[in-house]
Amino acid sequence: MRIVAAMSGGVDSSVAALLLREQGHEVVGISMQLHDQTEGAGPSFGRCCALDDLHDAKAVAGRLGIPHYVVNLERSFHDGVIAPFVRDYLEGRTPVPCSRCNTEVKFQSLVEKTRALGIEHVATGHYARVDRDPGTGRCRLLRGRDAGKDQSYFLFGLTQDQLARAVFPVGGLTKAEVRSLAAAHGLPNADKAESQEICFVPDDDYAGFVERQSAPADRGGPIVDAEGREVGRHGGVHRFTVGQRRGLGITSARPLYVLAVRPASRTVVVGEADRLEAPGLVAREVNWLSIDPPAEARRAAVKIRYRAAEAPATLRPRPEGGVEVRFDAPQRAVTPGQAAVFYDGEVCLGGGWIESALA
RNA sequence: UGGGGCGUGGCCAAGCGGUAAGGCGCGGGGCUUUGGACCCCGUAUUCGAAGGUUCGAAUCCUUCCGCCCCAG
Repeated sequence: MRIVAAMSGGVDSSVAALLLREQGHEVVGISMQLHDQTEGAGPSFGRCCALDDLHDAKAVAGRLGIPHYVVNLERSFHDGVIAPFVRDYLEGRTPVPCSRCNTEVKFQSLVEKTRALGIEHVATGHYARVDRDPGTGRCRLLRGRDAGKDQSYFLFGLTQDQLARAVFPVGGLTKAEVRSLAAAHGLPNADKAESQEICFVPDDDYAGFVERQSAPADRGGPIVDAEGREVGRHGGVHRFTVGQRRGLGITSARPLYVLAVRPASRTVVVGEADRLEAPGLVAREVNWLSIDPPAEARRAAVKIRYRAAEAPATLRPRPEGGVEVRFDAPQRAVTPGQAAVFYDGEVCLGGGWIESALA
């Protein structure tokens, strides 16, 4: 089978390409040009498409003896990832750009591009697996076998069609196995560090990024406590996220956290840790990936952010759309804009975007 | 110059006779394909100054210095 291997220059996608090659597939390595990093002219480059990463990807492709191309998907990345990212922050939400990048860019635009080459399958280095429901024949998204690296959270938004075209060669491996494979095959990036920051905000100054990407404006507003008393001022709601502790600039006897962000009045609400607990949430744009949309309430384990422990909960479809999630035990810092992803054992059922926390 | 209150690390602040909590901030480390989240470690030999009482004081006494409030 002919398969496009999306190659970031990192170990995971490199080993993914390696495995496909060993399985006898015809592999075409493709790196995506996603964002022009030269704007800052600084010494640091992001992870998505920095020159050294491109170099690594090309080197690995050479090592594997597969062709390697670079496709420019800046337009798609801007419209599908960066613009929503900026909008989310300005509207008081905390976005998950990696999720949108998967659905909008990797499994949408990239597939459209490579279809011209007659290739329908796209492989990535994600730690996730796909199988078929023995009953319905439907594709299901499963967690990666390495529980510590499972990345199904970022893939909840894929369509059934996209999932059918997706190949995750390292999904059945552990990170350690991936690294040792890379080393055993002499891949030049075998010891490369894990990526971390948002790839298009290499200096980690995402607030500055949001400001540069949007029209100049007075964004300041009040910081108030739970009773509505003003306790300070801030420079823009995009600088805050629910659960945030640092950077408030307010002194108090006990730690203060951001409880809510209200963009309409540019208000940031702060309070003590116990006020962060929420019994549930409302999710919108819910995507049922591995099962048909349930008509009745059902149980699931819910992750409300990538590195959160999943919480047992009851899901109820709402007549007006979306899903209401009620946790068995209150969860800390339910944050609008983050994804709520539903699991049943190994199966990622789907998920949606958190609209609000239940009181 | 009548009355009252207060001076603890860069900031907020607990302690009120037993040998300096905590938070913010800062520094370092960890985790990590999202989020200034989360997790560790570090950060005052010293409590406005000087004396005194005491086995022992930031805590009691005296004086001085500096703030704040109410009254002239």
